[in-house]
Formats: sequence, structure tokens, C-alpha cells
Amino acid sequence: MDEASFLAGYNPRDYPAVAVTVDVVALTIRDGRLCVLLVERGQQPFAGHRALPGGFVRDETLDEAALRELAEETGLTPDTGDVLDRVHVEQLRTYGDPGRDPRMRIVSVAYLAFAPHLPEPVAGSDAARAYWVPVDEAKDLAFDHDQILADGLERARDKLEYTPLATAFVGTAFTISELRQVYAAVWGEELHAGNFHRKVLSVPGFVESTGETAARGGERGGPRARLYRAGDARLLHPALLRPTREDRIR
Amino acid sequence: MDEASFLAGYNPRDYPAVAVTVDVVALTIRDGRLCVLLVERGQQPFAGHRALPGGFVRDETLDEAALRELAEETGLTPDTGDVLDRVHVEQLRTYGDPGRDPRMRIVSVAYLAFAPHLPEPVAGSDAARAYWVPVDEAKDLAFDHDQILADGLERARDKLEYTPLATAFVGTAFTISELRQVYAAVWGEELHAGNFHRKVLSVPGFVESTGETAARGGERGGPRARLYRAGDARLLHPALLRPTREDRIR
DNA sequence: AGAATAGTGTCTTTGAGACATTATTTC
DNA sequence: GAAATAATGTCTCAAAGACACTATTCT
Repeated sequence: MDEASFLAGYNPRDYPAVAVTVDVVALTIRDGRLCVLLVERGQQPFAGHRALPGGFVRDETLDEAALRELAEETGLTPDTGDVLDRVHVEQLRTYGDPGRDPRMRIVSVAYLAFAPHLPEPVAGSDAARAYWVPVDEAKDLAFDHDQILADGLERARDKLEYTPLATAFVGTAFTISELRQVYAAVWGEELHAGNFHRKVLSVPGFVESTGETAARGGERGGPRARLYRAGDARLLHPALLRPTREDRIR
Repeated sequence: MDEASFLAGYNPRDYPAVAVTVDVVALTIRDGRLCVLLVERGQQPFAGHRALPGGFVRDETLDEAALRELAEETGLTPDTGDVLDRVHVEQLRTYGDPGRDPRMRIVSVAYLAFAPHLPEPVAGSDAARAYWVPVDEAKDLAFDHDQILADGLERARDKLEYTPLATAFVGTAFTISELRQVYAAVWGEELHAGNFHRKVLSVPGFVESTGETAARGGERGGPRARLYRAGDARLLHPALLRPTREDRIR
């Protein structure tokens, strides 16, 4: 390639025809269950199947594309509400097997999004056919989205151990009990309340007290819990390791 | 899009013009130092700068593209030697900021490769300008490759803690001391020999004895060490955590 | 009153790490 | 012989987890 062709950029015949999309695994907790945002596909291929929200990358960064797709599918716009400001978005991994889309070569950069509590997608908008589904009921998705979802869940479960990710699922002020329910929902197993409580408070920078107390006690009784907000730690040290299960080790 | 246009695939005007490449962060240990494979760029942009090996994705999976690029740049071909069979390849993350390549929108899927000891790239081949560079001397790389390398190193350092990755840097039979030198090279700090030894042997499935003993003792004296091979564990439990440094926590 | 929950105390076991020690080998 | 290294032993401290217990609030 000489100087002239450099200035002109690549020649389209120099590289294979590929399209790049983003797909978003958006997770939230509703009624104590971990849920993922899915859309109903109206067109071929996989018409009638459910899929992860996503679309072509435009003139924007990949992160911006993911946040934009999430906003469009949930019916939220960056200017109408600051709800989206509190959504945690991170890249998951990229899926590009030839044939994963029957129409053409599509390379999809998958993203994970964690939200405290997004409203139900508004009917009448672009998001008319989007809704939250408990992750254990999200099966038979279009394309390779079953795999993407599985990878996203594994990543989320891992990150709960080493990072304060769980605070992304609760409000700005929360009780230790609420935090524990996040862990229980994502990991799919109950945690010992007393040990969890002491453990969370012992990790520097995980949570800090607001000085406030919850307005009322638990639904079925119990004292009013103290309120906390997220601390400034980026990694939990020591980590909150999952209950050891030998079958996860090999 | 109706059924006819589905059968015809996407129309090129429906999606932005993008090219997809793979870039490979290939790591090995030479003379006790962690090294990365770099190529000298002969053309604009960044002519004369060093860069990570990479190229356009062809009609292949992304993993295959990464392994193919690595083979081409090192001058090894999958059929000439089984050396490449022992290379660990895994996806790192994807870089796609507009403007990261001045010529056009390029989305690059970065890969990590771990090799025990690849030969010096052969002159006269495509790999004529490729060579191994200690990672702390790999600076001012082309494009955003400084960032990609930094991300790759961070990933490698993390994976040493929780996985048997270190065994990918040594031969099929190795001593505990060799394994410790891998950790020291990647983490950039010495480890206590006695504690490391006991720790490695205490992790189920990390290493298993071959029953053999090294042909001779250390270079400057000492008994002949026992030989081990990689075990069947996929995760280390308990993990080999890095020496705690407070500045890594927040 | 009865039940559920928040928060704390205590004990045991495991593991990390500092340090010491012995045996073996090279120069 | 001197120095380095492999491998193991010992001790201390931190942390995980099981369990118990008290105080508070809801129905």
C-alpha cells in the first residue's frame, strides 16, 4: 500500500465484508429473582423467538453503542431520566463464528449491564416487545444468545466475589439484608445472614453507613435495619467467596 | 426487511462500513523475563513503530484467526510443528473506538496467547520483522496497542492467581522452582521459595508428580529437584493470591 | 403472643506468611 | 569448603463458617 492509498483509506476489496453489532445482557433483580431483558423478534431469522437486545454499531464507541441500545429497548432516553446514569455497563466478550447469523458474517460485541431497578419497558415505544424474564426461564433464544447469556451470568457471578458489583443492583441507600438478597439471587443459593452481615462490614470500602435507619422492619417482623451506601473500593479485599462446591473446581 | 431481503442477506447500505481484525498479545518467558511478540511496521500509519501482530479476520472463527496470525508471524505453521498445539489462546477484549485507526473504522478483537518457549521468528519468512521484547521495554506501540498490552498483562497476572495458567509457560515436565520463576516473572516480584513450594503442592490438581528427578541441581548448587506435570484442575482452590498490596485494592 | 429479622458473640478449622532447619548439590 | 537450593517444620495471625444468642419489630 503506497502513500496515496493510505490517505484514501483501505480499499473495500482489501477486507472481507463484515458487520459489527452489540448485544446487551441487561440484568436486574425483580421480586428477588435475577432477570434479563429480552426482546421478541418480529422478523426472520428466528421470528417469534426471544433475543438479547442489540443492533449495529454506528459512529460511536462500542460502550456508547451498548448504552444506546439499552436505552432504546427500555424506552429510556439519556436526557429524560438519569436512571441510565446509574446503570453499570461493561464489555463481556465478542462472538464471531461464521454462520452465527445465517444472512452474513456478523461479529457481535456482547455487553453486560447491571441495573438497580429499571421500569417495565413502555408499550408504544420501540421497546414495545421488550420485557424482563427470570434468567432460568430465558431459554431457546435466537442466534447464539443462549451462550452469550450463559457467559454473562458466569461473569456476573464471578464479579460479585471480587468487586462491589452487588451495589449496582440496589438503590443508593440499602440495607445489608437487601445486599444479601442480591447475592442470593445471582448465586442462586441462600447465605447465612449473620456471617454475611459481619463479613460485608469487615471489607474496607465496600459499604459505608449513612447514619440512617430503614423506615420500618422486615415484612414479617424484625428490627429496623441500618442503611448503607456504596463505598469507594473497586475490589473487595478480602473477597466474598461463594460457598465452596467441589464440582466448580475442575 | 421482508422475506426476500432476508434470503438475500443484508443490504450493504443497511450497515456501516467496518473491518474486523484480530491482534494478538503473545507472551512467553525468556531468560526469566516476561516477553511479548512485536512486529516492526513497514508502512503508514505508524511506519517504523512496533505493533502487536494481527490482521483481518477471514472466513474462520475469531479463535482460528488469532492462532493463524500467531503462526504466520512466528514463522511456525500448524503442520510443521506441534509447538503451536501447546499454545494457549484466549480472547482478551475488543477495541473499537472510532479513530483508533486513522484510515477507517476498525474493530479489533484482541487475543492473549501463552507459550512455553517459541523459537525466535525465522528471518526470510513473513515474520522477518517479528521478535520477542521484554514487556517493560514494549512502549510507544502503534495504534492503541499500549492499552491492549496493558490489559493483556493485567489479565495474565489475574489468571495466574485462579488458574493453572503458569503451567502453560513451562515444559511438560517442570520443577516447582521453574513454576515459581514464572510467577515471579509475570508478577514482577520474588516469592518466598519455601511457602510457594508447600502451597503449590497443597492445591488439588494443580501439579502431579512424574516420579522423576531433574538431571542436575541448580546452576549454583543445591539438590536435584523433583519433576511435576500439569494436573487436571481448571481452577486453583484455594487460589495463589498475589502478595497483598494496598494500592491495588481501590 | 408468636414469629421473623438485625446484629453480635464465640468457637473451630483452614490457610497465608514469616522464619527456621536439614539435606543435597555445584563450584 | 563455601554457597546455593530443595524440601519440610513450626509458629502466628487472619479469615471463613457453624452456631448461639439478644433485641427489636411486624402480624
